[in-house]
Amino acid sequence: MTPIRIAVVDVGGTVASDDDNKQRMTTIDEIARLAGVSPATVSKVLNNRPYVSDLTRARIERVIAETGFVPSQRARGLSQRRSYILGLLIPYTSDELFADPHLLEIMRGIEAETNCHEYNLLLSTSRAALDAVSACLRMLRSDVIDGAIMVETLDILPYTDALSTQAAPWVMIGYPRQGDVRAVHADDYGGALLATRHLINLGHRHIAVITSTPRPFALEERLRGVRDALATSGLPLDERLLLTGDFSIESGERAGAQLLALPEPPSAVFALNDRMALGVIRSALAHGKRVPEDLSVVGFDDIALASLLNPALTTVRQPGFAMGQAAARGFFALLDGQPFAVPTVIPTELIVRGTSGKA
Amino acid sequence: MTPIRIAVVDVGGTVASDDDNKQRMTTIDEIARLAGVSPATVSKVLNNRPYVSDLTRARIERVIAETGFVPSQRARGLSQRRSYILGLLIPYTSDELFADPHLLEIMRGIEAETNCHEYNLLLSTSRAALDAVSACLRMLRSDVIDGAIMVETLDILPYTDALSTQAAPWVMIGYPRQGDVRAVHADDYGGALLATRHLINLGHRHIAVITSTPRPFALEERLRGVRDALATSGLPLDERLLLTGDFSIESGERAGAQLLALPEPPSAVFALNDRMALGVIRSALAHGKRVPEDLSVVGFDDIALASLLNPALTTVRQPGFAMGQAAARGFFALLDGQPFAVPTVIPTELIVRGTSGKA
DNA sequence: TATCGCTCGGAAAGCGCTTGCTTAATGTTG
DNA sequence: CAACATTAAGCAAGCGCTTTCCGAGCGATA
Repeated sequence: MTPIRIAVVDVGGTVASDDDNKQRMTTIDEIARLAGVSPATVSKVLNNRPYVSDLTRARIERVIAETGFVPSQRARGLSQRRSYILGLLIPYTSDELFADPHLLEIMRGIEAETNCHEYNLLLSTSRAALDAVSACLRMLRSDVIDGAIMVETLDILPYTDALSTQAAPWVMIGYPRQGDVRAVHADDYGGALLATRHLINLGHRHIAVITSTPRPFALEERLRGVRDALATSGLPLDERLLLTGDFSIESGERAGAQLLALPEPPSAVFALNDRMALGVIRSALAHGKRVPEDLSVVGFDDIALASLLNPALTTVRQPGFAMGQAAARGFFALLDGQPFAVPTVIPTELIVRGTSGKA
Repeated sequence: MTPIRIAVVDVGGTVASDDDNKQRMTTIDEIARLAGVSPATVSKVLNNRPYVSDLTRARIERVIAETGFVPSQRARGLSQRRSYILGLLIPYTSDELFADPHLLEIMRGIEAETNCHEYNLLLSTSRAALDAVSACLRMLRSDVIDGAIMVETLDILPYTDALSTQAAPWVMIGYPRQGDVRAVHADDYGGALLATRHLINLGHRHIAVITSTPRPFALEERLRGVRDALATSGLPLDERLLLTGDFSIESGERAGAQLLALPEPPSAVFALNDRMALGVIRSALAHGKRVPEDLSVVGFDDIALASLLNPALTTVRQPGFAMGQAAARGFFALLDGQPFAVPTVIPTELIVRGTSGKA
């Protein structure tokens, strides 16, 4: 039964070879024919349903194995209303995503959990933040995915409503700023509290903070932690020592340079993410300052790089993997109609290394 | 026609609410009804086909906009035989993938290109390498994806045949060790040649090399480059200075320690990837050696971290982004029935920084 | 006026699976 | 032995789109 290759030459000049008719070689009907049963029975075998005799089942399974038949997910999805695909919505450009080790850790956690559930991960990034969310909405509506996990953005609020009207389950990684949104986030407040106290305990009184603008809610929480820790020690945050960056190393470098140029430079800097902390260290070194002797630096995230530097970075560990995993677990629970019973606040932890020292 | 919400309480105690019937709210038939036309006409509008009057088209478009209707990709895929999903097969565990900046760069390149083509990226990692490939085969057969890009592994050979029998296009990132496999890879040989010559020119005569085992073909090529460069200078590779790691920083550290314990330690080390090079540097520092004064170190890949260290790493830049992008471009060309006309060998480049110095 | 070529719109047959319902053949009970 | 339950298998109607084909309408051409 070797297929004969025929190249049909059209008058117009286009050539239609059998490359074009990408039809499935085997369908469930073909299997049914080969096994001498009806497609319905084959379907029962494929889905491990009862009411098929052992004999028939064995025969069908043999045919399936021999032909290497795999049922079409498209067709199956159409009648089962499931695609077995989980959408991962990252409302950043791919550049931003891949430059952010913390996001990648979250993604790793989700991917690991997805692997355990016979689900596939569809990655969706975007150019503009809003585009991504509406793209996700389109995906949900268009049945491409069975649900989504999305990373919180500043501009997500107008969309959470729309998302919530969808029947498909979805989970946010971030803060539930609204009603019944399922969300998982780190204990940003607690982490910042610990880090700030750490610096205070080391005798620092001039503590600079580098945040970002506009601030995602997580950074808002970290800043609140800083303020509370300082206030408890009677040290209000000096607003001149509150600078903003954009999460990148370069922005940390700029902020560092700015701080060192101050008439009364701080003795410690708490950068609200690790990459900016690295930038601060670079600028300090460039200005001939020693870390931590002349300047203590603390970061937030604990990216892999933090422990590789010399001296290694003191930072607040934010377990991205666990966050991603928890979000994915929650998602699958919702998908199975079960309650969203996962830890929604993931603890953070202060990791004291080499970049923080006595004032 | 408001649906009436009925909660049916089963004797068994389970509650079936209308949460369960996740049916689409809007279908093409609904739109057709609202616009007073047939579904066929709506389909023409959705697919931007001719033979619909401007008036009718406008009316249908208005209804679509008002209802926020998005056609079901499942159904569309079934009849169009397209899923608009590209499978990315990474035959590594997610741990390995996310620990490898070079792989992530490749992924970024693919993702960037995918975004330009209205395609979605389905990520597929695995536990065992072979599993991944057969999983990919299943995906192709099951119509989940329209084709795939996969990263070469050692064990891929037995599968390339199977993949090639599939009608769906696929592209490999790695070396085409066989017939008509479409592949994209870096100029590993040339890069290694340059790096080795660089060390020789600096006066090094005792050059150690850290490879991995088992060796992917790319590393085979790099090693060949090293051998040729050394041979040209009449310096055969001292096999005692050829160590193996597993790509990780830790393995580089172990290899470094081993080299430094040698009676005649090398004056330079060429690690065939950056992470192992970083490990060598760490172990050198731990042994009280200075880099590059006491030991020159050169890596391969040019991961982001390489330029951040102090001193920054001398390395061979392997443009992962460009490789991923080229592979994806080739893939889309094949998908459109066009020839695979992309550069298949991506040039590498020696980046001289601070970790290599005079012998 | 008869013929042609074109546009516009719809009927209906898929795409490849699942599933509710039906029927026939068993086994089980009083 | 009649009445019933249970198993085994199949028919056929979907799932929500696309697409081929067909016919109606209409102006242009002969």
